Amino acid sequence: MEKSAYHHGDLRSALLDAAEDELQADPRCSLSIRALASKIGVSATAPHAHFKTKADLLTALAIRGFERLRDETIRKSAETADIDQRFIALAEAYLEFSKAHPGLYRVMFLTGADFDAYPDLRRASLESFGVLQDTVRELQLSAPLDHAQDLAFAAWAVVHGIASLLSEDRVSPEVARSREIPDLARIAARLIVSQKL
Amino acid sequence: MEKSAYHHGDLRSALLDAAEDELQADPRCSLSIRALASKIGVSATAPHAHFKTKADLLTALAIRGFERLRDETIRKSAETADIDQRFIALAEAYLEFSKAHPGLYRVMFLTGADFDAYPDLRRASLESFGVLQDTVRELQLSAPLDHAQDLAFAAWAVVHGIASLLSEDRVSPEVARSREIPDLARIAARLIVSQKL
DNA sequence: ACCGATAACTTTGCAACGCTTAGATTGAGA
DNA sequence: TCTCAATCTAAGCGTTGCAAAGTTATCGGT
Repeated sequence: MEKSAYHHGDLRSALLDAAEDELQADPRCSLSIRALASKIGVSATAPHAHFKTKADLLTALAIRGFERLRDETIRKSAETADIDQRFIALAEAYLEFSKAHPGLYRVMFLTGADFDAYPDLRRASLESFGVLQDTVRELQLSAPLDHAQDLAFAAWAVVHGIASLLSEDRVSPEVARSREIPDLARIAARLIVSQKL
Repeated sequence: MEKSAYHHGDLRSALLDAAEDELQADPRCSLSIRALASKIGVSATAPHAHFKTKADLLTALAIRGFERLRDETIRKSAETADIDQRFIALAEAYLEFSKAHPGLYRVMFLTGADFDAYPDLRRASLESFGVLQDTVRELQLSAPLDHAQDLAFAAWAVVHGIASLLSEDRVSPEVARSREIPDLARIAARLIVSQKL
């Protein structure tokens, strides 16, 4: 990878990694291209060869996040065969992701990036939603299809809502106290699964 | 109010108003203190007499938003006596607010402001949540209290989740298509209200 | 009515930022 | 080997948030 002192070799990945490190250290930090470059050891303007604008970098980071979220939800929900349990596992994976990577989660949903301007971002986002959608559809095989779509959207909304409010510490201490992820996932699941009948 | 050419008179309010205008024109815009000052007609650093940092200004703006959200949800839900309808009205008001003021809504939930650093912001936020909480508690009088709290949180999460995903255009066109606010509010309400039994 | 204290505002200036341009360095393919 | 495109550096522009020092108006006490 390290091809010379002049050419970094894989600056693009290094930038995304460094950005993720910084977000992990301070989830609310406003990433600075210059700071990332300095940390890596290249000049301040080197990143622009790989990302034309800062929005491009943030978008690439968000895409990475969505792909990881998709993979982790798939992996977690594949561990069990029972469809109800699989939905709960999905919710757990989503909540765990938002808790483990609050900075990245912020970038994924708060970049302000226009989906129309970044079709790849839209695709990555919809793919991670698709995992949830498929599971809910399976939960809901007997119901009319449009209702299933409503329910999939509602399921996403409730899980995303919980994750957002919690990861930003936006709830009162009494609500957040003693709320472990499995409990929260069960709260979400109870709303959705009870709709099966 | 206009006491002289030198002293603006009510620069603090003028800044918040100008910021809101800018957010209304471009919900994703990154507000600039200097731009606001220039628009109002004062020097670039005049705002610092009223807001020590930009975060202070954004926080004041967010507090304003939470107070308006609280007032509007109260007003809307007071229009009917039926408790189920009142919850639906609440959800509608929340969704309408996020749709009508997407920029302000962004600031309210994405400023990255630390609640610990801004207790007034926490208070304003919890007050607007309190409206929802009270209504759900009423919906839920017969159930054990802790379950009611879970449900109130779930209700907030689902409404907030829907509002966030929609106001940022984060859903596929097929999901978002022909989704009017009353429909969305009913989707949310169906999840919560059915839990009464 | 005067007059200091104080708040509000201007001017000046600094450091950091995103981004552009021009030029240097390198490695890969013809 | 030569060429060229990709990658990086260097220099610089405009904007930003913010601090410091000075100016102006307002207000409360005498």
